[in-house]
Amino acid sequence: MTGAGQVTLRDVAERAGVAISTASRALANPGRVSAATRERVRAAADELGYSPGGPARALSSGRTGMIALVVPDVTNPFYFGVIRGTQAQLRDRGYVHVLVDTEESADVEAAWLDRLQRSVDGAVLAASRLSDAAIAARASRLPLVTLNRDVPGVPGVTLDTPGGVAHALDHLASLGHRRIAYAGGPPESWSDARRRRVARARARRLGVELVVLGPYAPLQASGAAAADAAVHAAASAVVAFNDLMAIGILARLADRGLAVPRDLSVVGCDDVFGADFAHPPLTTITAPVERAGRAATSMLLARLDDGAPRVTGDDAAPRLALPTHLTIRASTGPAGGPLAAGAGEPRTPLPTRDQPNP
Amino acid sequence: MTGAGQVTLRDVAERAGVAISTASRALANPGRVSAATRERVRAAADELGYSPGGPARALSSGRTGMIALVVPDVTNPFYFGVIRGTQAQLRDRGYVHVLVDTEESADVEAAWLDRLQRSVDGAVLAASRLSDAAIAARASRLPLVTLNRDVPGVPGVTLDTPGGVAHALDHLASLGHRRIAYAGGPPESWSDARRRRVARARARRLGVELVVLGPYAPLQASGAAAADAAVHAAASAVVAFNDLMAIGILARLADRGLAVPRDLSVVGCDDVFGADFAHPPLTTITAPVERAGRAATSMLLARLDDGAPRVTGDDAAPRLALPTHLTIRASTGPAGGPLAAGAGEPRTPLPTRDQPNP
DNA sequence: ATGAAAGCGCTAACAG
DNA sequence: CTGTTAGCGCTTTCAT
Repeated sequence: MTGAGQVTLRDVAERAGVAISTASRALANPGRVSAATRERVRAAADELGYSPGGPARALSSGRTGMIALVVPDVTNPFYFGVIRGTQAQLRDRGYVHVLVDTEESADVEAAWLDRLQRSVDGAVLAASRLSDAAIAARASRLPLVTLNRDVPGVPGVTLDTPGGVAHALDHLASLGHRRIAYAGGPPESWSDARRRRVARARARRLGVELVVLGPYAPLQASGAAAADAAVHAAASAVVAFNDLMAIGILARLADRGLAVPRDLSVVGCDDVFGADFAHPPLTTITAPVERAGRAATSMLLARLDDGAPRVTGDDAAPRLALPTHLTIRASTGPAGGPLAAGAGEPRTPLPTRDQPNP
Repeated sequence: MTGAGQVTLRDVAERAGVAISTASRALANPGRVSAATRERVRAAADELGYSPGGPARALSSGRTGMIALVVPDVTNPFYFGVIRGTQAQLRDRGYVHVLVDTEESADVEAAWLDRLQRSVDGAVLAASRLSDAAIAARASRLPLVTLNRDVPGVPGVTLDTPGGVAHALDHLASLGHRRIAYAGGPPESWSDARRRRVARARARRLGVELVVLGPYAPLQASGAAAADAAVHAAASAVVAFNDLMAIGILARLADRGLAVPRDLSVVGCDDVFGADFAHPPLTTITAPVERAGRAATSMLLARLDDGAPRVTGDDAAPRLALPTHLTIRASTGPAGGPLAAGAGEPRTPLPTRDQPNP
């Protein structure tokens, strides 16, 4: 018997000798009952070990006290930063945190959003794979805030990683690199498209060649292919879509007996856990991921408090762009001479590990 | 207007020209209505974009379709694995995943458990900081499964990291180490107590000295203090409570100009993300963390299906112990000679970073 | 096979 | 300040 023994407001009211509604008030709006009743009810609740039931409360009040965080892949360290930031904010504000992994699939994402629509008060969509239209449509039913994605009419916060990519190219150019590779992420990624665009523009302005590689899955395992492609393209430096790939590139190069940064300079994006103690330590674009999670969450909660004027496309939806910065570590250095022919034969087959803990 | 425009079963029923109860059945028990009505209702639901409301369903059915995962610190990579495993399992089974971070506090943990008690169908408690009694009490109200914690009468899954620690000591002893340090984790940690106990026993049996250091917070930042303590204790090897600390130890030793494993061998626990590409790669006790998360979750879901006979302490609560193994990488090697006096002066002040993304 | 009706536990107007 | 009265949206008997 699951429901048995569950203490309800009714029990508390009975024990305190008041009406249910009074008990409700005593607990929720302590200011609207006499001090005496308040105490009596509180005592009764304590003695009975009463704890309000979420669903019932949600049903009658319309507020569930839950917020969903939707990410493409909980496995990716980047999203862990987002999870942390969101979790911290929600915890402090007394909200329950619902975590959804969409497995990088737009359909799965849409399905969950629809399913949760009436079960949560709002959602933070991190790096959504959905189309603008699909997001906008859902935003008209559920308060939404996007993270690293701009959709007209929908509030969101973005990390200025493209700006960081531009700086990375400046940095590399100043080190004498004339042929630089960009190892791209998933084709559906809005962020990747932005970075690629900026990289192209900056390279042109700097007068250096840019070779676009990929697309690759944003995983460590993709690093091997990216590294090989970069070497084959005769680039002297490579900027990867994210640190995971960059770390994979580092591993592959080491395996091929190529030295970083002597033979190839490597730059990552995000500065996730591990970037600083990789070997060599990774030059990367440090992004305030956790802060972004916090910001997106408070934006969402603020909306809710305002009575959630969520629909629409006319008024300017709040939008926040967080700055990033280039963190230079040992994986970047002066451009070296051309590689000796035949150098860098792989010593072992491609690594297959794409998860930290198999 | 939040509730406006929300499609309810009532709307669907109306459009399909049937009673609400019929619509409900058509959607939930397709077998108990005529094929005709079934289709009519389905069509209506589709056209209206109907999606059942969680709270209402929960209120009347008693099942919320949500499971909570309670962890001490979402920031710790170890729990990343747990989160992944849990998430994967819940997603596949159609459950909503609620994530709770207790900030390593027993009080916070208890409070959330009480609060969620009526809002979720069950919970997985990872590395709970609660007392056995507190856990047992809550388990009598909410189906619970523990992870890395044994409580009489409560089902759980544990990782045999202590066994791994014993193997690590064997390994170190075989390399000639005679004085080994164990850098302990949080005092409230059940896991740490187990590991310490096993380490002591094994050291005695092997005839080597064991120096217990700590307790330390299970963070990378604690590595510096642990490294200094190990060096001061004249140990030639150190086993850390987790990889985070071990990685911190590596960093501190590098900073002091000490070589690993020449001057000190280092062993971690868990084999989290980053252990393999740390410098040098970390010898560690590989634990199937993600699998543990999955196992705990399916154990919980199995209980729920059985009608959750949860209370009790008499019958044997299911318990699963997952094996671990020692993964030897470059951070361990033969015991070297005693350190030269005056060696290893720190070159920079203590590192302060304890989070990947500041 | 379908409809009517009774709640699930709580909040939110209304009266007093 | 407190009690009464309606529901919130859905599932579930119970009749029909």
